[in-house]
Amino acid sequence: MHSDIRVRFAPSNTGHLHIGGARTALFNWFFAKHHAGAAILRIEDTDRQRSTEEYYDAIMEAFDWLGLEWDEGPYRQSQRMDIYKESVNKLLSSGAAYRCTCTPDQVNAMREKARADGKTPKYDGTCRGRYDKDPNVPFCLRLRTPDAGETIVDDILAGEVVFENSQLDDMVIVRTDGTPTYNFCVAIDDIDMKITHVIRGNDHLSNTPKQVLVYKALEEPTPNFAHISMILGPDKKRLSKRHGADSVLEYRDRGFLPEALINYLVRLGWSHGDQEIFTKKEIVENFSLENLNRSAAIFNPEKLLWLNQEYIKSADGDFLVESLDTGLKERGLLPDLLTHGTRKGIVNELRTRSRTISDMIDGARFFFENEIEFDEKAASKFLNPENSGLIMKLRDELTKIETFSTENVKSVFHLVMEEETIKLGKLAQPVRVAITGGTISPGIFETISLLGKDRTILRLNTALAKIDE
RNA sequence: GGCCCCUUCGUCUAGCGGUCAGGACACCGGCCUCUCACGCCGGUAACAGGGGUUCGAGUCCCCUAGGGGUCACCA
Repeated sequence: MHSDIRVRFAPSNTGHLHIGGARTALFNWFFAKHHAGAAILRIEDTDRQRSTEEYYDAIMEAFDWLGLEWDEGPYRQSQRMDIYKESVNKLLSSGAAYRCTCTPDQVNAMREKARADGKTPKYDGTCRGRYDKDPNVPFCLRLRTPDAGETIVDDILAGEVVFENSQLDDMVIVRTDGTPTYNFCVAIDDIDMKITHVIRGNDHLSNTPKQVLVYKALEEPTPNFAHISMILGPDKKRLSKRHGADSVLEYRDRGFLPEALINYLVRLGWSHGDQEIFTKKEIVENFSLENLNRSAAIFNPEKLLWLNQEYIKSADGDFLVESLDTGLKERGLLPDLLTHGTRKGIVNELRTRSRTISDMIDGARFFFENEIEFDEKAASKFLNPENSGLIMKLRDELTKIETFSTENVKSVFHLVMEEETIKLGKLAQPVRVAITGGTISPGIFETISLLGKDRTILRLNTALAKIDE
């Protein structure tokens, strides 16, 4: 099973892989996998000022975490200069490209004048017909754009999008410093890599006719285009650092599971009936560009949180224990204070109470702290002389238990409740505060049996002492 | 501003000429209950507006409005 379909995801390493880029990468990846084609990663690092190795590494780390493996690449544009040069020579000899000695200032002046005259601001083609160029004057290379006619982009999602050539500029394909520009490299790379489907953000649609012109000038067939909708922030503005264009790695650090992020991101714009939760396999099986929504989607953190919890609820226990362990260590706590089995019990209690892994670790802290911190409000409400008799009685009864199981702990509670003729709530809350420091925790029997006999007794005594203060 | 794209509950979406316009998140009730959750049951809530086409329009066409994108020797 293998097809000729080839797609690429082409981020620039001028920043982290943010969720918008990740979503585009995912659509490419799933499209390739669905068709048993090839998914290619290409780093667009021709911006020498802003591209960094740190970002390059961070992007690779993000894909590693997401579990996306690429069939080819990462290719680096910075290492492909020979390929661009070859195409430049072709265009130069065919006359499709020409030398331009106009300075940026001159070009800006042209644009401003055109704008003032109410026309499309563009380069006026001054250097198109000049062949008497002084080789000592610095120059850039421009691509000759037809003055009339139209360039049509046949988009899988948007249909045929028509651009008037008169709207298009003679774009620079090689800068004065000799480096090729983005819109040029993209086309050359996509040709060279035999890309069959260019799936990318809607923000590139307006750039596409420029690239199509490069294909035409080189007499190469154009690939299929699919310009997908973008993700907007809660204010309907383009996602930016201000509102949630966070890097993928930040979601990892905040305790999200990669499967949940992937599921959420893919469902933003793509759907399969009423289904909300998908395994990677299910997405691969069902993914198609036709089911992509054409309108922009607003990023909803609440739903991501819900999905994340769904994944935590059904996550493998050992995986959660592992996550717990690393989280505890990061916070300077020792997981080994409790056995692996006990920790597994803890995560099983916490999984229905945690929207993120970070929540889970916060909820587990008190099990591992030698001195718990008391929530003042809770302490003053429940740790008072009125309750000390109850706590003492419970402590004495717990001390008698040999097998500290949930069932046995429960029996002790019921014994005390009967003797004192009180409801469980009356007893559970003070005890909860005594052993956890607060009013929120898993069930009290489970919590106590998981905490263990010695530590429970110790904490009850500590609480008793606190009451006496 | 020119050009391009988009428009179903607050949000993500189903719908592909005839539906009581469905699901999910969030929200609001209720049940469960030792706290917090989970779970279960129920509820509020949408076809941007206006013209056509059609026996019939959320679905097709046009206009308006709104939102977004793009106009570099950045990517």
